[in-house]
Amino acid sequence: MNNMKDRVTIYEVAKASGYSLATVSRVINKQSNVTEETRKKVEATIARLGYKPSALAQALATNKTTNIGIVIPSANYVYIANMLNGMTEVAKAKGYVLTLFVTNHSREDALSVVEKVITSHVDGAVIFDDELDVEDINKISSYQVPVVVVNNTIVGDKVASINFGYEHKIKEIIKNYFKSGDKKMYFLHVHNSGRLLERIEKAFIESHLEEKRSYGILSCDDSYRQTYQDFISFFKNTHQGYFLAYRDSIAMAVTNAALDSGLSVPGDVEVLSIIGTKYASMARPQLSAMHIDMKQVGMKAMDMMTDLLNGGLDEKSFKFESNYLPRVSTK
Amino acid sequence: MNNMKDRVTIYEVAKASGYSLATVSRVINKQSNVTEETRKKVEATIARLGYKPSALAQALATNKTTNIGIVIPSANYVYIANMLNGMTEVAKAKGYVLTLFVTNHSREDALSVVEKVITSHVDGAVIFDDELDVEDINKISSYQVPVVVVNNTIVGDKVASINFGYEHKIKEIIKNYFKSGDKKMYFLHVHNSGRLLERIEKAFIESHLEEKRSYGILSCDDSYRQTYQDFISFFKNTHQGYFLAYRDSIAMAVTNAALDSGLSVPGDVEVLSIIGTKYASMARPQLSAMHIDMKQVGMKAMDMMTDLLNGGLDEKSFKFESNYLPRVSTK
DNA sequence: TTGTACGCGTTATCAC
DNA sequence: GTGATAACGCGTACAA
Repeated sequence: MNNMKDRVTIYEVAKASGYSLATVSRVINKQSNVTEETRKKVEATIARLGYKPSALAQALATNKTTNIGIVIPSANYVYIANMLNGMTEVAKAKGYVLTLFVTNHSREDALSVVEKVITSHVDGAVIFDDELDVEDINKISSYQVPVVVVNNTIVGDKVASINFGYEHKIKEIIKNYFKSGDKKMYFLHVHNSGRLLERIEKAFIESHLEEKRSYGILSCDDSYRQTYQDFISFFKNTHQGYFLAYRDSIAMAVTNAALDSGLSVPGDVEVLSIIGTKYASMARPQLSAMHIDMKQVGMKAMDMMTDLLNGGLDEKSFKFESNYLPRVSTK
Repeated sequence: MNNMKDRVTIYEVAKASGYSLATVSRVINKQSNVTEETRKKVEATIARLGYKPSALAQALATNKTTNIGIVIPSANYVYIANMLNGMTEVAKAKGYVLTLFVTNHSREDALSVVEKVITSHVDGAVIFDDELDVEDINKISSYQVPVVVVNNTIVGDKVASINFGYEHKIKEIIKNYFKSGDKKMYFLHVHNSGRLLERIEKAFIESHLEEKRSYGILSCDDSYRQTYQDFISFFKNTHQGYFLAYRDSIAMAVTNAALDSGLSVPGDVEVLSIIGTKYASMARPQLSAMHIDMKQVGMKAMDMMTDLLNGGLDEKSFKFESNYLPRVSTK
């Protein structure tokens, strides 16, 4: 393989093989109207010159990048990594490549991400980021970019959505707890962690209001370490409670802080992880959790995306119901 | 925002504003040689028409996509997600976007990934995937794509590398353990999990050979659940040992299996996680672990990448030394 | 300061 | 079956 020479173009292949651009292009795209002999020859010079087509030029000519944009707040959460995993799997199977756009929970970045998604000319965009609102989605969509939105219910001509069934299930869990449970329930409110958590918090509050029970809302940080420290302090004065935590790591911060404060789980302190991952069952004590298989979500999202691109998506809305997996951290 | 109309091009902006392509192009690229007045006018019609430049056409014209390819075996590991997080952060700051190429530990996929990285015309590629060997890297590099390789030592004109210092440290840990430790050491061998683990395994073996100690190599699966089951069986016959595990989840499989088998940690069973993440300190008992901050690695990799792109990378090789963080799972 | 014309690497529509 | 040639949307010398 020769170093330090410019990339060879289709034009050079044409000249070197003695055929025209058109013919070379035909063999590249495996079209039929070309003699077996010329095909062989052209392929030979392609190999000899080490020619690789430019996806850029192809995309410009065909108006198709085989590229799908993924909008997420961060790649750093386990459940998002799981989803990413599912998406890359079916994307690869269907010949697409994924481009990452991360907003980092910032509205400012979200704005620039919207711009970039449009300018980058991706064939479609999968959005799992509450920082983008309906208007942002519509804006992207208005630029002929098909969209699949995760954790949202908006649909349209070229926009489909996947949403999560949490509220109903969580109300069920809470009201069931009222029957035999003896502890006050606390909801761990994490600032700016999205509409899903907001909806769940609302369901939490409603459940208590409906049964005229008192409850607590605890503001906490989105990091394990800080939340752990906060609960070490918290447990100095309060010695029991049932805590609903957003993610496994937040839930583990509570159980660990409880244990390290000499409290028992689930005797004194009960904890439920709302977005459970495999770590919920790996933690000790094992975390009771709600669960949606995010890899499946990612796969479904990409399936919907490719269907959208092929013009054949009938069900533009799909719902994943959460499971309740009672384990050790609750009674 | 109008729906269902074709994307407006620079040509239409030119016509609508009464200026030429060139002028419009200049205001888009914020060049100086344009009157404030015409700038205003052009920007007005750009806004009015909702024009967005095509990154594709720009890339074709300038020979610069602002796009960096990331090659990884999977997005599903925590330490890779951490690295991704670091990379997206500096990429965004420097105006780049990341596109993902995943090999899924398959040589076949690795081959097609090499092709795709080349054809996709990314400005550069960061590779953290042992499925790609030196020849693959050289091939990519020969197509004028600057490369930063993580977990490798190869360097070249346009290829830099980041490598990890594990072997020395692990030998130190092992030999130190020989002084007071009383258990036989086992290395958990995971099939096809890369050269880093292979090197560490080699260091493990060498340490024992040098001191004429016996050791064990245990083949295990790369999943928590399977490894947990395997160790439940294992601990029926064997009741103690010092286990070196690749990742936190594998290490947790061992500690959990030990505990659930009635063994004590670290009394009967000691465990060291080689690639520790934050989960090592969240697990109970807390895992002793080796640690490299993968977010920092990702940031450094992107820094090196952008330096490479700007032609000014002096240090083409960088080494991250691992830390040893003794916690509860070892004495 | 502004406009003209060409190039970037392909695909696709024609002819032949 | 094969070959000119015009798009695709933009950047940029060069000229005006």
